[in-house]
Amino acid sequence: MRTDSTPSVQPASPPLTERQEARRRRILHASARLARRGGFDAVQMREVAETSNVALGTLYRYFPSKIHLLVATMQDQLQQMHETLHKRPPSEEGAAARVAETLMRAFRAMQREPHLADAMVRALTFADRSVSPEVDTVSRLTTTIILDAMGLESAPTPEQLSAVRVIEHTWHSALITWLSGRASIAQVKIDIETVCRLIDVTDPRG
Amino acid sequence: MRTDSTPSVQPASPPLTERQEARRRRILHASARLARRGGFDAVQMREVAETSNVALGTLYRYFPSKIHLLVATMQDQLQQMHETLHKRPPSEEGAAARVAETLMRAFRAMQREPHLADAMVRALTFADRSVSPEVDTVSRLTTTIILDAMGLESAPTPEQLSAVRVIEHTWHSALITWLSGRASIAQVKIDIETVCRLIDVTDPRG
DNA sequence: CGCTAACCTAGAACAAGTTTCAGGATTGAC
DNA sequence: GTCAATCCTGAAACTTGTTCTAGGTTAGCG
Repeated sequence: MRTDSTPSVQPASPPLTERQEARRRRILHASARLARRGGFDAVQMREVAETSNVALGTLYRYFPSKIHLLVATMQDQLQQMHETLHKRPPSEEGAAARVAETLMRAFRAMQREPHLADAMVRALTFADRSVSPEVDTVSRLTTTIILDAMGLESAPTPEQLSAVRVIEHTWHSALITWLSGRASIAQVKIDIETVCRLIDVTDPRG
Repeated sequence: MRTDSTPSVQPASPPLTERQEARRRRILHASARLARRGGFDAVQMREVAETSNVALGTLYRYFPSKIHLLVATMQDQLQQMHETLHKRPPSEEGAAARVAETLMRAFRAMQREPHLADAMVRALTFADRSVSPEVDTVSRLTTTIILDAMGLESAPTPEQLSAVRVIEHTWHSALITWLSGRASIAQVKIDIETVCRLIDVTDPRG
């Protein structure tokens, strides 16, 4: 597992020219804009293509499916969140509290744009094997964010990594129940706090 | 929340005639059969309709979308699992161990039919608000199974219910990572065991 | 029995994701 | 500057979930 704090997201396939990079940005921007408006269903490939001034075929050359596109959109947004967190790290006492606070911040960001959250999270959990590399990148980014929040002094133990994985599981699934209206904001908060207890349980000093 | 141990799954809308009940069964059977063969994508509405000798329109009258159909299929399968578990309850010492064992049994069942698992779990997590009641039924069934495994002497505390919710989150999300090939069987096992520790942490006697 | 409402069937039609193709534009190598 | 390879465009076609329509069937009821 990579542990750099600010990894370059794309594993560097053939480098893109400037115009290509610009196209890619336009597409991601259009995707996020449509998602913000109406969630997963509102991100329609034809419309993304038109909005970003790109032919449909080209859109599919850049992102081989709607799911790929939305997962890439999520990468993008996560990256931004990661940078924000670097500027204002959580200041609570105790690793568990810091992780909980970090996730709650992310959760509040999602509450501000529930439709965008819907599109990204649905894509993430619906992704099949063909999107594994991209989903994995998102997962690594999330892991990095959580580990950062823990502020470990040394490398995480396998136990701690397990705890982090479980926290990620809970995070994703709790988001889904919230997005589909089956859990309240308060309940998500409780779930996050509950699972964060695992951090103390697995603390090697405990 | 309902806590009956063997609830009638359908909240009893207008009762179905015998032929209608038979149609419903045929549909669910066809759905499971196709799912077993090729997972989510292999469950095609036209084919389900043909296989179960029902017109496409009728299929949609019984299950208003593919997601509804697959979630109902999951209800069906879970119900069977619940009955099996009643016959051979887990015998481990300690609530956490029993819950872990129960989930591992379910996991092994899924390993036997990974395609079916794929179809059901993908549907479950992709479901939007329009499927909330049905998804909730599945969720309640799962909760019941876990609480049964815990073998509590008295009613669960709110804390314990939180722990159970987190376990469910982990369960679903871990399944997804396994189904999409991003986690090994061993890793899912570890995640389940890790999250089950929360049961001990939240035990009021602890 | 005969009526009526609800239900079922076959099939067309529609929507959105994905694929394909012919031709024009860009780019990198020489 | 020219050429070949690659990329991009516009548009049509294909796939599968979903909706709609017109007509036949069934179930309950007087």
